Amino acid sequence: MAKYNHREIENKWRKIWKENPVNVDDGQKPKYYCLDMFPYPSGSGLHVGHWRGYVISDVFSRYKLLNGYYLIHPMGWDSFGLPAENYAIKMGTHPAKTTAENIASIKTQIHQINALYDWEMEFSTTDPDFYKWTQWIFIKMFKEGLAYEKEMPINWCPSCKTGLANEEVVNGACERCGDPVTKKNLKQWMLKITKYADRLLNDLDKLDWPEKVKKMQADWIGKSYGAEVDFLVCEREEKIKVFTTRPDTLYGATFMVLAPEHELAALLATSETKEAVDKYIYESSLKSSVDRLQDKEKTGIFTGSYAINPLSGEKLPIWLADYVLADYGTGAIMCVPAHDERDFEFAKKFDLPIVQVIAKDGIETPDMTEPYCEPHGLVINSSDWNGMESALLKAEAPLIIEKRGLGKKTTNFKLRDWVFSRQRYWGEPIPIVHCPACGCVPVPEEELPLLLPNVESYQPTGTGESPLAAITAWVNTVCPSCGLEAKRETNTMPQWAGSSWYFLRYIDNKNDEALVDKEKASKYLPVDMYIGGVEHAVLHLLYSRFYTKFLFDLGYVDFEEPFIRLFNQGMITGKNGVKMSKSKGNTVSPDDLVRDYGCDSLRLYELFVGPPELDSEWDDRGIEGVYRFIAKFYNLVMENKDKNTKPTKEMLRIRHKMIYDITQRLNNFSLNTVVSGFMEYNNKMIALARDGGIDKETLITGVILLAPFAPHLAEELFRELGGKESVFSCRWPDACENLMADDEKEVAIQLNGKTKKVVRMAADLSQADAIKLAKEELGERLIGTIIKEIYVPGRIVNLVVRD
RNA sequence: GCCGCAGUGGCGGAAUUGGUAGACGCACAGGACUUAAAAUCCUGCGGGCUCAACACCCGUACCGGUUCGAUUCCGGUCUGCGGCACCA
Repeated sequence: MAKYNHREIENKWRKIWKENPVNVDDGQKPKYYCLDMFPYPSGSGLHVGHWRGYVISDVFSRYKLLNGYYLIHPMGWDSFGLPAENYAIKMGTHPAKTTAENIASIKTQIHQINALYDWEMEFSTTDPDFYKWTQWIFIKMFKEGLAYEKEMPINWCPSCKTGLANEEVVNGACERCGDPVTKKNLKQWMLKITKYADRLLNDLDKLDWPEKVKKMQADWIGKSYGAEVDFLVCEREEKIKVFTTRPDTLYGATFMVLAPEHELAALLATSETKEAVDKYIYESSLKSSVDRLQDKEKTGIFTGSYAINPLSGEKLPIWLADYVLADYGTGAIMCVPAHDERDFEFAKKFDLPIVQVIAKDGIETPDMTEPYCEPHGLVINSSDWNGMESALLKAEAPLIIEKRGLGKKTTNFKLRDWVFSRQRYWGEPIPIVHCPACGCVPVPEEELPLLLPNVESYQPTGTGESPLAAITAWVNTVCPSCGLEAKRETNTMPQWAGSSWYFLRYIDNKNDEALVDKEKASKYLPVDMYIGGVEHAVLHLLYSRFYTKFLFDLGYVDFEEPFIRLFNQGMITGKNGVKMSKSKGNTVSPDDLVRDYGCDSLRLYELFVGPPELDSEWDDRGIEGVYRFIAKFYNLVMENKDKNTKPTKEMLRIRHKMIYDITQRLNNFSLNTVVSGFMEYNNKMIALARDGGIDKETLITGVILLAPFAPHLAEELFRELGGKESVFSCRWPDACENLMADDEKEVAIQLNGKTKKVVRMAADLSQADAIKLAKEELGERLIGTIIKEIYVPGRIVNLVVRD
């Protein structure tokens, strides 16, 4: 009999499927759009970690196919980005060339997985046909006032020599290279993502996403409720607005602090303090955000001016301190040292008064040695507010303040507008012309795409100008509006620009007239299942949601959320949980494993290593186990396919239980236990075959269930079992609960909750009979008086005994 | 500091709503087949006690609680990982 030969079987079906695709749109079937986060075509190729996500999505896709769906399962390339550009700087090779080569080699590797990708849908974000529409969206945003230019201090990565979005700064360092981020004053294109803050927050409820990711986005958006309160400056015209989430503590405000960048900061200095104040403002302007974060000790300086507490009328000294952030709230705060940790620390250091206004458990603390920050307790020292509950007052105070004309009820977000320009070469040119007469004028839509020109030097200038600025022939143009001489914008878009909407394009990737045909969009979109790593929780996934909402508002798509369901696969790591990377030399290439064990074995093993949502350490040795399973199953089918064994009750039971277990585990995304389940049922079937044979229908069922996981093997065996068409034209089998049920069950007999014996008994045995049986089984071991008898049919009998 | 997740054999990991802890696999050990090896098949495999078996005892990070019964629920502690980090 033929031995399992993975190479022969896999090559055979690879070829046949290519000629006879198994996933076709007949116009009748419902669609299912299952998408992988598209890869950046890096030069180091794929390792076994990359396989995991692709295998998970393909398994799920093929499962949907067997459930009667037409699958949309595309693949493309996120190919703008720094590595290709840095390589160009070093070697002088054009990034387009490097990118094309990398795509070709990664594609070869991806083909090894033999996932159901529809390569007709493929594109790269660097294709002019594609980035035409990336630019087009930018122009739409510009026209809607959502893209605007602003000069401000932005995050600057000195190593990448470009500005960064807030989302790209991780613990004060560049998300990409890890170098500390500094501030730089630059004129930048910004996207007004903050306009969508509320919707981005509220619509999280609609999504079938991991709670963790939703929470990360909610925290990033960071909505807080409170009041904006006006404080008048003594003997001057100015008002200082502050935002507070604790207006209930307003009577406890004993001083104020402004960020050094606040517009009034320098003005509030008196002739005596001016010199010191200017010095402080200058010094803090030199500090990087990292320095500012790392300063343990708070610094600050008194301006010499005072403000009036609008409720108590007390005079409050106004200070400057860099622990107050210029770009959150109003850049100024009222300080309640008794009930805020930072204010407390500051007050202690500079010897400012501390007034308690909330008494924990209603008891006033004589000398506060630490602040009390919980909004629960009795309001004290607060005139007409005395005696109220803090939590209630916290909710009501904004309205009271608003009624008295001292401020207004308001909310605040941590989310900032998106810094959208990059001072680098390898990105989409921002399609704007700067005209001395008309200002910023968008490139006319019919002139798109605005092609990225070739440059001589890819080297970023580091001065805040893009390498494009050096190409005068490209930069110098005429204003599309008035025809006067004008200059092109030379910054490019960030890498996130293309990935923020690419999922819309797959289904209509050759459309020249529109970003996506409206009819097709409403038929095939949005994405039903999105699979990728958790590292994009706030970057790509937040940007994509923003873009989709924007396109919805303009009527180009009819849904507001791009990804209905999200699954984050865990990372595959090397030994001891170390991330796989070329530099650490711990990557494992799938190529050798495919050669030695086959694609099907590697697919199964990728799932078997551990729960798909958790990180797993890779250990090559384990693949032997799944290979053995495949070979054994192959032998089982080949030996029994022609025997015409009549199904027994036991065979039916195993068949239906197998359907039930595999389906349920698959639906729960418990893919590692699906594989162990196959092994278990395979062992059972082998035992059955030995004890008199196994029926063909049970074997066919096993083959269909295995098809999403080991498609080549399943197809081969399905044909061997007499299948005329592809196994993927079958329907996923249904489990019949009646046939699954076992007449007899193994029941544990316990004495005081401890198992003493395991006995087979009828599943529907009555309580009285079960107890009687248990007593007989225990025999002499049963000493003392039975005070309680517990019987869970099919599971346990427990006799509780006391001496 | 705050929030979230996790901790089970030598290893990866299983255990519907609390109901036989350690499925499945790896590694290891013994055996069969073979001149031999590989492959394959069979057996064993948490710890203690025991020559051995039965029995018994301990055991899901640690301490305590609820329960007839806890890996699962509750309270506290420790450790590891992830997110946020002066957001007023």
